[in-house]
Amino acid sequence: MYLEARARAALRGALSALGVPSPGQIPIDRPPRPELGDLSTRLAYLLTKETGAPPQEVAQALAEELSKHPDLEDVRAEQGFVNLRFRPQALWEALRVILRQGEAYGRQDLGKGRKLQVEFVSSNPTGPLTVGHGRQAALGDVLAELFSQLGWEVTREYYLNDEGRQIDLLAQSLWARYRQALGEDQPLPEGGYQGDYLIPIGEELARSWGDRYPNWNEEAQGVFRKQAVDRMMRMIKEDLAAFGVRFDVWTREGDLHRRGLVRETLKELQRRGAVYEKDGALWMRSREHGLARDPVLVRSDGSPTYLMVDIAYHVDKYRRGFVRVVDVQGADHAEEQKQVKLALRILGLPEGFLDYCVHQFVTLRGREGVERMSTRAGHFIRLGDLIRELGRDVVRYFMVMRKPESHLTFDYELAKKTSMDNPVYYVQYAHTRIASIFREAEKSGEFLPPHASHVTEVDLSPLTDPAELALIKELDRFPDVLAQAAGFAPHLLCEYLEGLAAVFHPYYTRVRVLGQGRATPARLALLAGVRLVLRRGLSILGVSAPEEM
RNA sequence: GCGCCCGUAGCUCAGUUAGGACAGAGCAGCGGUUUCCUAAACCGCAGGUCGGAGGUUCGAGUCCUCCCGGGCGCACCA
Repeated sequence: MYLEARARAALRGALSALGVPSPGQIPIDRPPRPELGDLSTRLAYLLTKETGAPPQEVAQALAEELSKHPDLEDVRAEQGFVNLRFRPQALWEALRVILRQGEAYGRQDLGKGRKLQVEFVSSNPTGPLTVGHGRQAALGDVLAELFSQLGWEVTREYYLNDEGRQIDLLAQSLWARYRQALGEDQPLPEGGYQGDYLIPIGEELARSWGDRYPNWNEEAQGVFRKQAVDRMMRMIKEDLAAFGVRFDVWTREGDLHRRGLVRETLKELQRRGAVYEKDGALWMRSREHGLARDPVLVRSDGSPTYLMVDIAYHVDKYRRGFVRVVDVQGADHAEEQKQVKLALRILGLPEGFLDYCVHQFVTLRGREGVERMSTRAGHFIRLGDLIRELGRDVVRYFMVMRKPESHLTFDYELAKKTSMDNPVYYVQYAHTRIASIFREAEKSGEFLPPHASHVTEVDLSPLTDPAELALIKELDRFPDVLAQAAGFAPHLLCEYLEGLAAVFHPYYTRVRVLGQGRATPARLALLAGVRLVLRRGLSILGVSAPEEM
């Protein structure tokens, strides 16, 4: 970030010296091979119109002008590109800037303290969380943390559907398990929830209630609905806690109805002419806005559909003062998302208020169990089991290490490994190795005080090894990586951390830090920077940065 | 049938948002390395007509069209 800013400033200076107007954006890239330079720009290609000269010629002129800059050495024009290399002094300064910021390094103010909500998981309380929910939980939590790092005031929210048909089915399924526990041959309802997880709850209810609810009637329905939802939510919350995910707000569908929000939102849609009646139901005019079909908002029995409630829920989010809302959802909701967005547009909410982070599904490979999951059929692998088997760190990391819109193959065998083949250990082990060096440094009296004021005073000029300079350049990228990762791409943070570790590990094996005279404090300062970024990055992923392994 | 997403090395994936320099990583494969801060490591080699065919462009993995393969959706379910 520091280095790119320096390069941009240098380029603007060179342009004005040449009498060429600066374009609004100055593109900075990384050359394909490090020997070409630290950074590069294809500026000359963009200026062909203004200058009327061939790119290589413009690049040549720029390069000549830039070589006068004190931060730069060896500026070259190659095939129309301008390749820049920084003097070590500039890199040392970059490291100093990082160390001075300490724990704040990477934080930005893009959000300017505005309110942003991330809604995720929002799993219906009809069963335990599955592996699929795990991806959503990790994605949402990491995105929320990223936005928070970028200066947004973030609310993590879980929407739970505690009404409707599926809950009735669940309640009746639980009732059947309860009757079974009493020795009755009560079958599960048609299309009911077959999973084993209701059996122990049914047994427990049988013990405490005895024969109090012999028949499935209105009273039993009310009691078992509440019981079932409470129990399922307890299970879900336990698994989320084990996964290190906390929510600030839980919104229940029932609350939205009670507050009259659904009715009010429907009226507003009607007022704006977006609704028509057919076959006793109310439909939204979506086709005339280019969507594939008109969805039902209110069924002929008068009950609102999930979509209707969802629209009202988002209006509520807007009223609650969120400037931006991000919903993390599976790919199967794509159609629904278009409908909600359209409704919000009709209702006059600002464009871009709502964004969906859509993710594809997870396939678990290398573990006994079913691949295709269905909560209703009782075919699934519990997220909680996976966390117990592999640990929170590994599961969280694996769930966000691929871009959301790609199908995720969760490699169980790899996840189980405690060698550096496992990317999580690879990154964590880099942190551990640095921690170990600092422990040794403390013993031998070469300890560098952790206070920024002291680290920043260290003479960094012994840092001349290419690997050392490469490490600084990597550290410098961290804030940009965070900003990019917040664009629904947390996998970029994983990739970055693995890359940083991949520069560090060989360096560690080759170069000794302790007992090297004046090189020692300089190297410790560098490692303090690496440790800082590793710790910060892992913490944003919700993964621990161990001192020892 | 229609819509959305994906198709890059044997495997798992980056790179596609803003088109640029001989296409990258990890694992698996092959071959090396151990006085010294944890070898739970490090170094090297090999491996690809970027699903296919057209097109736009000085330049396409990246943009457009068509086709093939996989996933998801197309409910008065959520």
